[in-house]
Amino acid sequence: MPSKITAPRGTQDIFPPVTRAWLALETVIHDLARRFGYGEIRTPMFEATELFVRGVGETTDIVEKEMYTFLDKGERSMTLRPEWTAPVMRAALEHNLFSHGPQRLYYVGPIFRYERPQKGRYRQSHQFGVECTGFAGPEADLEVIALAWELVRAHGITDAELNINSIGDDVCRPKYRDALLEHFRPHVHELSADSQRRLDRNPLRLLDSKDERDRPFIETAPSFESVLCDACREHFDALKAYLGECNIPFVVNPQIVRGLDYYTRTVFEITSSALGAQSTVCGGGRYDGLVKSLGGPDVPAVGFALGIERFLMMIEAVHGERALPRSGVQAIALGSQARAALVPVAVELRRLLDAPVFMDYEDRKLLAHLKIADRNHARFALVLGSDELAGGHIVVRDLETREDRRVPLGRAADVAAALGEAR
RNA sequence: GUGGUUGUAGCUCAGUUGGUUAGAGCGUCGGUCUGUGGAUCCGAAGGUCGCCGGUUCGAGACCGGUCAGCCACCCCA
Repeated sequence: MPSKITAPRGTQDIFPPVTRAWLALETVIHDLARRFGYGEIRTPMFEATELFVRGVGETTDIVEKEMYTFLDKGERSMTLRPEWTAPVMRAALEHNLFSHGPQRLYYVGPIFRYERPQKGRYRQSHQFGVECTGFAGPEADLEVIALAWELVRAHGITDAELNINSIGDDVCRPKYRDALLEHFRPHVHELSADSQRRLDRNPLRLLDSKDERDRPFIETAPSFESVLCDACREHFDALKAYLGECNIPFVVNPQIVRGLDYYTRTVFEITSSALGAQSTVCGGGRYDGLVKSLGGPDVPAVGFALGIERFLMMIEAVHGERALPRSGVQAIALGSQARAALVPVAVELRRLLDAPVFMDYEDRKLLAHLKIADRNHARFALVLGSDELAGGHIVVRDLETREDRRVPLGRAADVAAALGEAR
C-alpha cells in the first residue's frame, strides 16, 4: 500500500468547532483594527527572496535557516512569506503610499518558517499585525501597544505581561554594542558555545540566553538605558509616561532584544505562561530604518505581530472550551412525501432566519432525527410526518423546554414567526 | 539543524518472558421505543498494530532505518 498522504510537517488541518473560535477571534481583530483607524492590507503569500534578505537581515535566523525558498520556472528565487512587515513595506513603497502621509495598515494571515515544530510553533502559522508609518514620536508607539493590549484585555487574559525596552538608534546602538563586547570579551571562554557564537554575530542577543553559564555575566552586563542617547531616552521616557496615563501595566525588561535586524528604539513583547517555552504571543517595536533600506524615503514606523495560534492557546487556557448554546432548528421529515414538502420550507427558512437550519435527508425514525438535532445543538425541531401533512400543520418542538406547538404549514414565514415568538 | 519521547479502531489507551483468530472504554450506526431527544441495556460496523527492512520455526512486542506526533534547545509570533 502506498503510504498515506498526510499534511506536511508542522502544518495543521482545522475543523469545526475549532474554526468557529478562529472566526470569532478574527472578527474581534477586524473590529478592533477598524476602531483604531487601521485598514486591512493583503499581500502575496510569496515574494522575491531578496526582499527578506534585505528587509529582515542577512544574518538573522529567519533568513539563514528558516525560509521556504524555491526557484520558479523562470529561475527566480522566491520565498514563502516568513513575516509580514517587509512585504507590507514593499507594497506600500511600490504603490507610493508614503507620498500620502502617515499610513495605518493591518493584516491577518499565514506565515511560513522552516522550523522543527513544538508547542506554539508551526511551519505554517498565522499572524495578526499592524504597521503604523509616518510618525516618529512616542504617540505612535503607544497607539500600537494600546491596540495589542486591548486585544489581550478584551479577552480577560490575566496572566499576560507587557515587557518593553529600548534598543537605541544609529547613534547609541553601536556604543552599546561596544560596551557589551567590552563586558563579555574577557570571559569568552566561560560562556556557552552558543553565546560565544553570538558574541561576534549579534552581541545584543546574548542577553536573552537561557544558559546557566551565561547568567552571571548577563546580570552584570551594562544596561542599555545607561548608554541611550538623549533623543532615545526622551522617546522611551515619554512612552513609559503615556503607558502609565493609559493604565497599561508594563515592566521594563532590558533583556528584550528582538531577533530581526530592522528594529530601533522601542521594542516590546507580550508573554504568557500558558504557552510553554514559546512564551511570546506578541512582539513588535519601532523600525525607523526599514523603508529606507528597501530603497524608499526615510519613513519612521512602528508595529507588532501577534501569533494567532498562540493567542488562541491563551484564550483556551483562561476560559477552557465553551459549551455551545443551542441555536437554530432541525427540520425533520418522516417519509418521502413529507420530505418533498419540507425541503422547500427549509430553504425558505434559511432566507428568513438568522440561525442555522439543519436537515437530514435520510429515512430515519423520529427518534434518530431528534438525536441528530441534539448533536447539532439545535434549539427547535420542526416535525413533519403524515399526520401533520394531512392536517396542514407542522409541529414545532422547543428542545430546551420540551414544549410542542402546532403551526400552519402554509407559509414558511408563519413558521419563522412562530420560532421568533418561541425564542 | 540538535536532543528526548511516543506511534495499536474515528478518539483515549490495554496487549504478560516473542506463541494460534487483535482487546476495552468513548464515539458512530441499528435495536430496546410502529411518531418525541441527551439516559439504560443489547448488538453491529470499524485495524495489513505508522512505513520499509532485519533477527526468529514464529514479531504488535526484539534490532536498524525512515516518516510523523509531542516536548525541549537554537530562535521566534
